[in-house]
Amino acid sequence: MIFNIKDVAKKAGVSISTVSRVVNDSKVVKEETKQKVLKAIEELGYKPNAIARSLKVKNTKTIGILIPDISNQFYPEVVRGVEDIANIYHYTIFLCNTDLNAEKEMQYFNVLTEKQVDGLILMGNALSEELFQTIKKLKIPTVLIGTDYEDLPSVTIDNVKASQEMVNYLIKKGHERIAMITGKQRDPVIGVDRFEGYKRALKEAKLTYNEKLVVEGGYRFKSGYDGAKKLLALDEPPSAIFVASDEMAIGVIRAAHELNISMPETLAVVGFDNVDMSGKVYPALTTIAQPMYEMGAIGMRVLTKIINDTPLEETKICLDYSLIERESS
Amino acid sequence: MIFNIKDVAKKAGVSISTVSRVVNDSKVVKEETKQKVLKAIEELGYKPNAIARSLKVKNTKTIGILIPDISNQFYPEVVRGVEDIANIYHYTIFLCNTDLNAEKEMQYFNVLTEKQVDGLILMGNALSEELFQTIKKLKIPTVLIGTDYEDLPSVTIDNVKASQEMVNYLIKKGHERIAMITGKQRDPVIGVDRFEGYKRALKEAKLTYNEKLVVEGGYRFKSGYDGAKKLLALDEPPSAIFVASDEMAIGVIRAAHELNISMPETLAVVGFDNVDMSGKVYPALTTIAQPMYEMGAIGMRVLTKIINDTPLEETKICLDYSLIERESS
DNA sequence: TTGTAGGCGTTATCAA
DNA sequence: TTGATAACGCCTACAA
Repeated sequence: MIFNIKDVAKKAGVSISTVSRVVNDSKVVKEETKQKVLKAIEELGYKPNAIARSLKVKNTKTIGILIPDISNQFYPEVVRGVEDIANIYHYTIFLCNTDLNAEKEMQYFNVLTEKQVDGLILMGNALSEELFQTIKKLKIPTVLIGTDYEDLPSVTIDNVKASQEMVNYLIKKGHERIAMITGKQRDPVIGVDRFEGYKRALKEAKLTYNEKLVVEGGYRFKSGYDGAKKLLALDEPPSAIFVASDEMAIGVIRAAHELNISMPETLAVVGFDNVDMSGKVYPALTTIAQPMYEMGAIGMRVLTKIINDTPLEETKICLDYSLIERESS
Repeated sequence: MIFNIKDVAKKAGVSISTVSRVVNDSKVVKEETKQKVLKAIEELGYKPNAIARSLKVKNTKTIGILIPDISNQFYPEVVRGVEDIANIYHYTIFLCNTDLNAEKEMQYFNVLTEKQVDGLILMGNALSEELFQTIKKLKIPTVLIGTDYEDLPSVTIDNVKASQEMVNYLIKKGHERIAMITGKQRDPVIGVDRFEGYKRALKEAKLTYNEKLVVEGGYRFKSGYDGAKKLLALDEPPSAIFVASDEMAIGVIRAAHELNISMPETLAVVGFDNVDMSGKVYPALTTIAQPMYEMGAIGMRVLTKIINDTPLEETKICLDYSLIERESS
């Protein structure tokens, strides 16, 4: 049996409003009646219906998070960050996997929006113009994590600069034949920004850019593995590979192991992200640490501010990254 | 501006009931009026309010999933499984991290329940008696994944049998000093069942159980790493280690690498779970494959059945596992 | 300090 | 085929 506020009111011999008051603990209700009501609530095992409440108060205390794929290494950590903060502010989160598919993304957006989420967190890079326009029109509080688009609030790191720094590090170590395995070209972050950093570093160091040393990967292990096999089969193989994501970099390490190439002696490999596994593989991976958990946590914090109309000092947040030197370089 | 059904009705010059009918595409409405309404909906950009709808129809098309920690390797894959199926059946999922903390679990349960989720998926092993009782009392559709408890529907694998098989495999390979790194003793699955399988295998093979060869881990990398260091420092170190989870096993591999112990020649290490990383590390890990995605998918499918009062052929589903032999053994 | 009543946006029953 | 209207469970003026 499931009871509602009316049942409680009857049982306690008071009006509905009084029950509502004690549930939302308003200060006005007399201690004595409060106790009566509490007792009735206890006895009936009454739980307020948040749906009914939401209909009235026009917020649901829920937010939606759209990510490409939770089973991809990078996301769980940031989702954890947003969930922890969400929890603190009493939000609960809807999780949706979009697979970087604009259609699926739009469809999820519609569902979430009909379910009246108070806000949205978007990750990945399939942010279509259609979705963007709809967000603007509906004015639904939104923050982007890990990407950036137009004037939407976002929390990111400077991918170009970080990549440049990483390649610089390699150069300082004496490497001259530095290869890169990039993300997909249409990917603004992994495919474009990180590649851009690579080119800039070479340029600054006056090393000539050699397109044979660049292979387009994706973001998964397999493409790193394949890319490495290709690179390592070159007549003049690279002495270092900068890989646009850790997951791919772990594929590179795997390939090098198979070819019996010692790391870092004859091949240095460095990644990007600082995914949990990167410190656990052998050799542990040198990488750029994206503060994933913090990105999630800060993103969520920003979102609560937007939801509550708290003015933001800055709408585009760029977090610090750091180069973590481990064994692979 | 956000419009409701009334606005649409006015704009289309019909009653709200008619609008409701076309939204839920009832067959009775005349094609002509339907078009009028559709046009109004289009022009206003009307989106039905699912909250209001839920209040009336008494279901929310949302389910909650309680897991220990999404940033732990094991869960994302199964969450993905449930989400995919949930999506097919038009459910959206609330994700909650309980950290194996009964209090947090209970608190999330209450929130989800107040938000009127149609069902619940529970993972991890902190299912407290209190939670169990509440689930029973409220009769909220629930399925357990990866664990089992009383008469609640569940989808699992036979952990005892799988572990036994794994240790047997080691024995057949000629190992006699087989160590184990278990989960926490209070963990019914990783700590108890998998340990039980280990003991049974030894017994059947008439190998004497040596408590020095057993160390209690947790479920994380670090405890595997530490456990291995301890085991490998023994006067007579084991020739094989059965590790109760892949994440810990990867820690063992790491430790062995550091000690310059070659795998599988002087040390075989085998894990349990077949987490994504297990095939990517070097040497690739021999392990028991839990069908994680399927466990999620099937669990969700069962849940939809329970929600719709479809009778279930079986309430305790035990899935097949398989031993994947790779390089580490 | 408490109660009455209207309304949140839908759906569904019943007439028309 | 359509339209009034009463719920759904709660919150919140406003009145008492």
